[in-house]
Amino acid sequence: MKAGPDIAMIAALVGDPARANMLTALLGGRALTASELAHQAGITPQTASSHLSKLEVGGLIEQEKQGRHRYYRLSDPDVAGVLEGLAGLAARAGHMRLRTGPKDPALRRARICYDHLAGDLGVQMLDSLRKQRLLRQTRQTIELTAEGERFMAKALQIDSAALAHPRRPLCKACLDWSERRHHLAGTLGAAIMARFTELNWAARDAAPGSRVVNFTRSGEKRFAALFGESSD
Amino acid sequence: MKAGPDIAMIAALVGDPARANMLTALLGGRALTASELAHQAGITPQTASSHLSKLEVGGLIEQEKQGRHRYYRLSDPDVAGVLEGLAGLAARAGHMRLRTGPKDPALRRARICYDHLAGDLGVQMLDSLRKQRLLRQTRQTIELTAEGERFMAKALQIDSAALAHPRRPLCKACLDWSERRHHLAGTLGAAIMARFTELNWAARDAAPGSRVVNFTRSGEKRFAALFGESSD
DNA sequence: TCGATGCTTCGTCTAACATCGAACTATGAA
DNA sequence: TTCATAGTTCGATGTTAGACGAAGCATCGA
Repeated sequence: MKAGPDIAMIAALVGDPARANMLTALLGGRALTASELAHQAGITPQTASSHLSKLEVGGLIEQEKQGRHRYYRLSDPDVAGVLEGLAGLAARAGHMRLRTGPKDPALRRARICYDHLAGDLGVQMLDSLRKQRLLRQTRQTIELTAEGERFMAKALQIDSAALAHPRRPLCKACLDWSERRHHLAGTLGAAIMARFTELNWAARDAAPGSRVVNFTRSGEKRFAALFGESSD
Repeated sequence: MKAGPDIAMIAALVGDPARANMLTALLGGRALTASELAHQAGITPQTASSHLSKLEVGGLIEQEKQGRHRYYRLSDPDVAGVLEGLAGLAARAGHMRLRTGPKDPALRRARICYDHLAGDLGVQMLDSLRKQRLLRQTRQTIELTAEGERFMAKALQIDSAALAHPRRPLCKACLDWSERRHHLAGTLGAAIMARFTELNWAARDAAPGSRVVNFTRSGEKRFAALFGESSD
């Protein structure tokens, strides 16, 4: 009677709080060790080991052995997309995690969403790019304008033509759970975030599993000069 | 420490097989009664009632009272999108439901994906539209060409300009779990499917919860004339 | 070779939750 | 009113799977 993919199996994998915590940590885009993930999820290593093997046979994560460490990462950007989608549904329904800590405001201001910038600043950047007509957005489908290509090359030394990828779009709208609006994903979004890091405008929070992005003082100024309210 | 949306809660809702069955049935886009959903999931009405209330407080489905019936539907196209995403992940990992029935081949050939055409024919249509240069697809972002607009108006009497929607894109690539390739979603995909039905080219299978789409003999011919292999 | 560290496997315990029978409410038909 | 149908609530039951302690491999450094 019932045919088709077993979505319950995959959803059940994500449905356990401990596993969801680990997956959320991996949404940071970094590969993390089993111990780090156990710590993130607040469980013992042996419990984490069990969870990780389940996630792996489920195809959600991949493993890479390196010495006596085992590094885990999300197996695919598609996985990240589904996780963000779930986060969007949860945020809309108002089901937020209860214990929001001191990092929460920082997380809302700027954070990594897999490999690109999210949070208040991420949304602000996409808004600004649109208002400056550097991007053309026709509801979820986004294109870089000719002017936008020049801007990327000049202001950020990003060769957008070189960012073509067989599986990922150049620009993509990604729903932001904290702002409930879109920010910029895709290879361009990732390249911009990488450039911010290279230029020392911003850095990932040191704590493993943290998705907070801290802007330096000068980085914040330069960001504002390019994407600030004034240029809206 | 951990902030953000509670994705585990939402995923756990989908993670129960009975609830996943109901949600999959609702992916058909029709509103179904509690009894029908119970039957679909193979559980008793009282169990279904419990599940349905959980899905409702979780924001995944909505309820509409009509006499002594209660009709349930997915609360949002976004929910459908996440469910399809989960199906994609499950299909890729090879986790298919075991008991595949006689309907399975029909389901793979043509089925409803929320409100648009999926399966072999759905993928074939998107391929053909692309090869005829009626759509321009730059990886996941799809646009209708000027020629495509004329085609829609002439061949299917669809005014694509009238399909603009504040929340949904006109064209969207949706991953097809049976073909593991994309088919056409978005308001245009929905409008085309609706037109197929109006023209009696195809009809939804009568059984409640079924997602099978049956093409009529003449409908199949006309579909092939527009999107068939020959026109590739 | 030895110990320390990272991770896994095994066994057991426990708590959560899906399930159903029975009883109750609400709507519609006669 | 009375009966039938649709659906819910309650309580009892049973299974599942998540948790950790203890022990076992594997890898690194000395």
